[in-house]
Amino acid sequence: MLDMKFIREHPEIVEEAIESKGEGDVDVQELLEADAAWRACTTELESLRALRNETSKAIGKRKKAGEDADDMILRMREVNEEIARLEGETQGLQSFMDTTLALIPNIPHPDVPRGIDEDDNVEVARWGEPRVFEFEPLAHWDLGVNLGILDFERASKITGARFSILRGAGALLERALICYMMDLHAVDHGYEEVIPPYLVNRDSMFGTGQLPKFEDDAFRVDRQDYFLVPTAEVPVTNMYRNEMLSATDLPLKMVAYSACFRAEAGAAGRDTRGLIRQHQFNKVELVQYTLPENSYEAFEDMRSQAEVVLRRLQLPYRVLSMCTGDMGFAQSKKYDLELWMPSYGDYVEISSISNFEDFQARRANLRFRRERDARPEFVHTLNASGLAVGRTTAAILENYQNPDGTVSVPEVLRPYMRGMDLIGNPLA
RNA sequence: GGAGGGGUGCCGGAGUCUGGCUGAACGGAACGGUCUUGAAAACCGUCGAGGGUACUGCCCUCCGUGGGUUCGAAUCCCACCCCCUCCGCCA
Repeated sequence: MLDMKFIREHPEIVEEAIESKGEGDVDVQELLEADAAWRACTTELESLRALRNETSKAIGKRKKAGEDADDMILRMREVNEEIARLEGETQGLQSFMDTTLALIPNIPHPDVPRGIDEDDNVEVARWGEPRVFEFEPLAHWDLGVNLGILDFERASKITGARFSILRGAGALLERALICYMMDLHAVDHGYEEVIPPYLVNRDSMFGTGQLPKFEDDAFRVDRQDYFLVPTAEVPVTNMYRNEMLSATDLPLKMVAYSACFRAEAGAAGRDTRGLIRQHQFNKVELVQYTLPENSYEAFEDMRSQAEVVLRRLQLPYRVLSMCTGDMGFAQSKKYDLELWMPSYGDYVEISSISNFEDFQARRANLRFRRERDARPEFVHTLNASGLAVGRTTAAILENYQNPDGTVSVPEVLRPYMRGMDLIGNPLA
């Protein structure tokens, strides 16, 4: 959410942002008119309320003195009619403004490449070389099924399409990745470890920007109006909603594991095989709250912290700077990390690193004070996948496969897998 | 799921029966000052947020949330949410 004052003073910047992000359905001029009308209305309303307050006190005094106050009461009844009328008008304008404000996207950082869609994203780094296979490599969905560690058929029986069962060494690998990532970020990178609720309320979904625009992408629990979290970003960024932090609390760094649930209403038909696009997947997520002046430094830190995971797993990847049209509603700047997936013959998104500046903080009312008497300011919030676990599992299966259909276990994961170095060991 | 109790400012806690002078007593914490070689103690003072504006001022709103009654509500009425205790159930 943007600050109404900012919009009032810089409507052209806001219009430019809406345009560059392809969110063409918001009329800034109309909003400005509503804002002006709201302020006029409010001023009038408040002066009438002041009159009523003052008169009511006078009435109290008269009554106490045993005097008659019927004339004043009668007059206030008339004033109240006018107040009610103005209140209705003010509320109407207010709710129009709230609705409109909630649909205005964040303003892209000046460094962000301008563009329409994913073709305009800019590659800013690349690490590792895609492996050249001396045999015909299998896709992870074939490999995993052959090894008996992935079971899609039974998952669709017990739930439905786009769910999967990990079993045996597959489940162990997934769990090892979660533990490895959590340890790395908690111990080496200084994040507090968190396991949040997987169901959140509507206010939380609004706070991080999933609502109102993207309600169709989430799973909702009918009886409570709760949502299954699409990412741990939602519960963790909302942890300090409506709270006042002090500057010494910042930066606040949390690494959270959660299962993630996405309906992906618009994605039917894409990536239908394997683990790439599931309704439920595991993710380790980094979240930071920072001082406004430090958020871009933290942003780069988080990018490199996510990269470390891929490097230690020896998985080739590249880094994209997302263009304005592809970066999302709430972000100011965003990188995507994509790792090499042999079955796709291409790079596949494994992490996205986002700086929201104060956009989420304003929605969720996340504030801090620099000094005891200083006025409250909004923190900056950031997050990064560190990483999406299911896709990492898929990439390990594919990139570490051997000609005999077994899969070597990356060095760093072996301690987390009871020393296992090969999945599907023919001797076992 | 059943039965009670409760949600007030940074914290604790009055006020709610008997609506007005209560944006809120009192205590604590914190901050500034006096005193002191320094500190403690004592004393004095400050001490919520958001918004409007004719803005070194004035005004409005907020006592869990949303409605209602009234000239006027923290206080009365209705609905909902959350927390605590006991019982039941349960990993």
